[in-house]
Amino acid sequence: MKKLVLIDGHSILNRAFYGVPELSNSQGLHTNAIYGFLNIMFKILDEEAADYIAVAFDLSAPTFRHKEYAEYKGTRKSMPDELREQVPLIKDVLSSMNIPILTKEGYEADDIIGTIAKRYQSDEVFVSVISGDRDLLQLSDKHIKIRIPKTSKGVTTIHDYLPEDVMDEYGVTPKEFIDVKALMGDTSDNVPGVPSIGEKTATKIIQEYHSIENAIEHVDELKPPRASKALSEHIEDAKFSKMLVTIVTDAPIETDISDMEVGNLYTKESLEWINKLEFKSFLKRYENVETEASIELDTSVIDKQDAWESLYTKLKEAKEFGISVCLEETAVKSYHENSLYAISVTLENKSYIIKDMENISDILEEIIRLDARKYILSLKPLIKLVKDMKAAKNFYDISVAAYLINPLKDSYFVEDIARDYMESACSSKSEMIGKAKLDEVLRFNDEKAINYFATESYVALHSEENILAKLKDLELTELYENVEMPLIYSLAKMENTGVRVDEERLKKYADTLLEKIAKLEESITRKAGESFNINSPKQLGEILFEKLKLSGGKKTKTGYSTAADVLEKLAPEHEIIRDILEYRQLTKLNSTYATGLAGYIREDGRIHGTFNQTITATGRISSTDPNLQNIPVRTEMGSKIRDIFVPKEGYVFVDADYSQIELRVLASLSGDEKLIESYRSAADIHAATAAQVFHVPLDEVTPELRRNAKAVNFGVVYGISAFGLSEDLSISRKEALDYINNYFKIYGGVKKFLDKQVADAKEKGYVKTMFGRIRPIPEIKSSNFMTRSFGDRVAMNSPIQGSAADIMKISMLKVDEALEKSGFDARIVLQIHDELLVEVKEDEAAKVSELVEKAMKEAVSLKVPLEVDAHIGKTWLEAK
DNA sequence: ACTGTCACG
DNA sequence: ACGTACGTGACAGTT
Repeated sequence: MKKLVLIDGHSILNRAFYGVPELSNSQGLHTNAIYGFLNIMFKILDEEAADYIAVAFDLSAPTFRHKEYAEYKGTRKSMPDELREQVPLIKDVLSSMNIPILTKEGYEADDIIGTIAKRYQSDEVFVSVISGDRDLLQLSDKHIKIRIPKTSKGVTTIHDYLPEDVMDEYGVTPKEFIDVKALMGDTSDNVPGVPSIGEKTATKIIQEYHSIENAIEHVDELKPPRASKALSEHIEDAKFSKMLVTIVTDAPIETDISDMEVGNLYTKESLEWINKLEFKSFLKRYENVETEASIELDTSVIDKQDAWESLYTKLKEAKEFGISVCLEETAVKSYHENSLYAISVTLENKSYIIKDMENISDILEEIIRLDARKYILSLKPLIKLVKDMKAAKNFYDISVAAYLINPLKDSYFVEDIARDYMESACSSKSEMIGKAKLDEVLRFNDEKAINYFATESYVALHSEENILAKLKDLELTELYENVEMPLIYSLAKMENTGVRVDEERLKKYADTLLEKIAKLEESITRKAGESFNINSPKQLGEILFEKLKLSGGKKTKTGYSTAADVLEKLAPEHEIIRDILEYRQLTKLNSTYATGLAGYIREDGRIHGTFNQTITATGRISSTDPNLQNIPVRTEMGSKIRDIFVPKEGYVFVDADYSQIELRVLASLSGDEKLIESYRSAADIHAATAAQVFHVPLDEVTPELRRNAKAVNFGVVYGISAFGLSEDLSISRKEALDYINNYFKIYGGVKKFLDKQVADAKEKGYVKTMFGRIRPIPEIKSSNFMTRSFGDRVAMNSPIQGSAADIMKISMLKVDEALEKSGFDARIVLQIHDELLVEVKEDEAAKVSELVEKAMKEAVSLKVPLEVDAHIGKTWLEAK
């Protein structure tokens, strides 16, 4: 038996649009509906093994069924722009897959589907109709299955309806289903129906009389009397509704089923679309497709000294080349052991893979000293291998450049750079070598591995021109050359240095935690009356809100919320709550910090995390493996973990942090005289704000008023909203709004500045920091209120957070430089957004503390002074 | 792979 | 009417 799949195009696209979260490609094109559509289609095709397929679309012209009431169609809600722009695209994508698109002047997609389905269904052909619209259930038949996809929690499940399923769910046959719908009406579809007859009554009537016509004949006998009266008064409405609901099954559509035969979906053209739309998850379906635009590589392996020497001669004369390194990923040795395995170099159009050379480290040292401009996708891993980083000159990091151009992307891998800056497709690492480790497959000269590794240096070299030109266009060159590029060296040094942890103390800390956790667990089990997994929000919710009947209010998508702020409010209701909150805190400390950090300690007794330069939207650095930027400090028990971070013997820490850098940045950026004046004179900025906003003398500011003012200051930095502030302070929205208005009345310059950011973002699509860093804000043009409001707040926050990030980066460079020049035995070990932790020889601590403080204060010059607090200590906790 | 929670600035 | 404060990353549980 053959299978025919018919898809209701607009309906599925609509479902996909609302079911898939916002998604867009790097050009800012919205793609979520197309993504969802293809997901559903692929899923259906995979499981059905369809022989025939077609997709039906409405045309915009009035349809036959509705033509006399054309204006009534016009009252339908118009499509959001984000969806509208995707409609022509999905048609192009389908065409590229050789899937026929069916439309017919004067008919809706429903009618086309109805006609085709009834025309071809037979003992030989089984039809599946894919739609989100339940009206199509009327088409269900012995050989026609209606399939309705439902996406919730990101998972798509499909509900199938054969006639018996319609009967089960609605108690009527598919044919009778028309009459039920017609009687009850459908406001969203502008079907009037009969007033006061709903689903229940309609079903009862049709179950008894089987059709509207028959019910009208027996209208006097109808029960309840209310329905009888309603129908008799609205006979025309009922008939009209039925006409609207009834799908045409004999439309004059010329088709030939052979045109719908499923051919090769995975054509070159459709691959181009998938690449253009940036649907990476679909790419594996195209594995066997030859990509025409793919890069042609001319590679050779260098594994002999004389071959290297002849290449070296060429490199010495070269003006520029691309380079990449491959590390040994497998053996985790002591941290400083060299783990370089291979080097890829592209000179003009020829790529060389240098590998299996005893002296590969020396080769690298020679290469980095060459005069040529050297382009690399990611410099940090290379530079970390080099003995004298300062000797490495003339490097251009391509991914950092791409990040400055668009910091919103989630990766800057070779395929991303090739797509965005070379207009050619190239395969990703996983497409080329799967899950294998590059060094391992390179070892036996695997062709794909060689090719992949060569593309890394090839793309670095050949994307350079476009990418640097784009940087220049956006006025980012200075930031790139003077801040981001040099910063790579500072970050590399910091990673190589690592931070020491006292393993013994860590162990003791973990034991203390485990003891307390065990006691709490016992207490919670006793108070709950049963043992359960406290870490499971689901089980915990059931215990608290069902078994113990606590007043569970706030719900999440999946169940009760058991977040700390919710539990906090429940604390007076049951003594178990305190225990749970403490249990949560301690298990977090144990799993993420005590146990978690222990696993990162290397043979040198230090943790060498990674500091990422191309992750955040605002320009901040991020920290991973482990995250050293979220080590606890706010609670007493938590802050104890900082006592295990220690300097090496004979050294101490200097911890230096900016005081309220973001508010100072705001004062400077906005030029608000009052705020600037506050910073020049006042010691306590929150108190000063309180005095101004609440009209009280500075010495009469109560802690309460100060707390409120502090919240307002935070709110301003985050992109203020009355709602957010009211939540934070547990006050009414009206009061919050009063605070905000008061604030803006006093600090008019701030208001003006924030408004300007939003206006700029709306006009240009991005905002900029003090040093020209760009943050694109695609959300600001959204037609969705919530998304757009988010865009507004981001427009206000990004220049502030981003400028502070710029300042810290410049500051790191200056501190680094000053330390180096001074010859002190000291180095930066951590950066935590507005804080630097420096390890220094004990007898130089005081001088270094002063030097760091000075370098940070003078890093940049703002309209207000920058203040830095620096402390010396034997542990991180002590130094803070 | 996603969700909820919670650690930081 | 809409329903949130901005920026991150890790872990445990669930799908």
